[in-house]
Amino acid sequence: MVEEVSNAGNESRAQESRDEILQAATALFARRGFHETSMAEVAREAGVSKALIFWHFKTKEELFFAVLARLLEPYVIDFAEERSALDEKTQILKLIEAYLSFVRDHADSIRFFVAQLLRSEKPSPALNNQVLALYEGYRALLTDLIQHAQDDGLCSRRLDAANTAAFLLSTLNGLLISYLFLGNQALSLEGMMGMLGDWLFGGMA
Amino acid sequence: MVEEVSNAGNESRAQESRDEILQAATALFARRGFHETSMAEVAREAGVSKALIFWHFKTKEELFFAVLARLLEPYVIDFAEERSALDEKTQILKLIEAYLSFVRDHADSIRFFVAQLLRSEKPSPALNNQVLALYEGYRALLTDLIQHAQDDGLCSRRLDAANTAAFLLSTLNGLLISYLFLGNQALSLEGMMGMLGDWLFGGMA
DNA sequence: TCGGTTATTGACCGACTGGTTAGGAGCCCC
DNA sequence: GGGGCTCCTAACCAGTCGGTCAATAACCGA
Repeated sequence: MVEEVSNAGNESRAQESRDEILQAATALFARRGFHETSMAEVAREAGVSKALIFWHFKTKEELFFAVLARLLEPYVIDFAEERSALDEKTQILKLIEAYLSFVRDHADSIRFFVAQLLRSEKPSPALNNQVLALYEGYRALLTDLIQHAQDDGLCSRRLDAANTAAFLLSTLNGLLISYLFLGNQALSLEGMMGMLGDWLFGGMA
Repeated sequence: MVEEVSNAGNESRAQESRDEILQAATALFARRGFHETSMAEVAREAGVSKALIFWHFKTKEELFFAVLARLLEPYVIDFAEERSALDEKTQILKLIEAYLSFVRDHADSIRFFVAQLLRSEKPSPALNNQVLALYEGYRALLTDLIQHAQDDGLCSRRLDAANTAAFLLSTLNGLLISYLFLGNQALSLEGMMGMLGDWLFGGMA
């Protein structure tokens, strides 16, 4: 009902132009922001007419949310699949590492996305709920992992698993925005990651 | 520290109107965002003519940065004065607490401020440097406090003071934006603060 | 009282923007 | 070959907004 990516090899012409518009809009929004980017610019960048954009997306806002939704995609993981044969400690560390390298690789898009999410107005409830659901997924996964790690004696029992998971996520978000502000020379993601691991598993293993 | 509604002494008429404009703009920007707020609205809200705003501020952007700078003010503390007779552990905890209650009290303004700071374009170098300087100030203060706490055996030596300070600040930022997203019912600032303290001073005292 | 600087305004304008519309290719099925 | 979709466009429109300007009120020193 939403995305027919499956139309491999023979994407309908419309789908193609839609993608190009989305791509152009993503780049321009990220570079210049929502309001500073006019539909005419998006059209030019995408190599189509302005009216075509309005054929694909009823309003500028609709385009905006389509862009945001697209930006969100890479975050989505199959939580079930994530359960591997590795021990929990390693899984957690890998998760953290994956998050941080994702941050490093997509800093600009993320910066834009977070900024938009933080806006007082705008962020549609739908998108917000999507983000919340994602957050909850990660939190549940982490809670579970931490609990198992504790059961296996890999991690101190002193910490409450659920709270620890929330705290860990919050900390990762902190690293994210600190990184967005300061860049890597002022704030070493690796170093911070080390501290995180130390905190979680310190004195163990 | 800033508000002084009570026209203390003899603020020039211009200063008065300037303040009212700034106040109106701050509220509107925070509520509706920069682009959604027109100068006419600001003028109406402030009870002055639009032209007067342009007499005070050459452009809308100038008004914008004035608002941002004002928003930053409460963050600024006298770092020297902060050194009290309290032991370092207490000082650190108080600092954390102060930060978090500040977050709670000014969530809307902070949300707006952070969102603006995160924008790809715009954030003037001047403002950015101000923020960076502030960050450095806090970091230096914390580093120092942690070091002393370690010397006094209040805090584990396992942690490097400078890194710990950076990490602590980053974590606080994480709590900040997590709070902005989730609100207090999903994320207890107090609980998180407890975990922070536990991490810093766990096993001690 | 006067003259000049400071503070303030209503009226105006040009530029631009989101969105519309009427129409025209290309294509498929009958 | 013609009706009827999908896809796409140039031209246009209505409204808004940042910014200007000429005029003027309020204040202040002389």
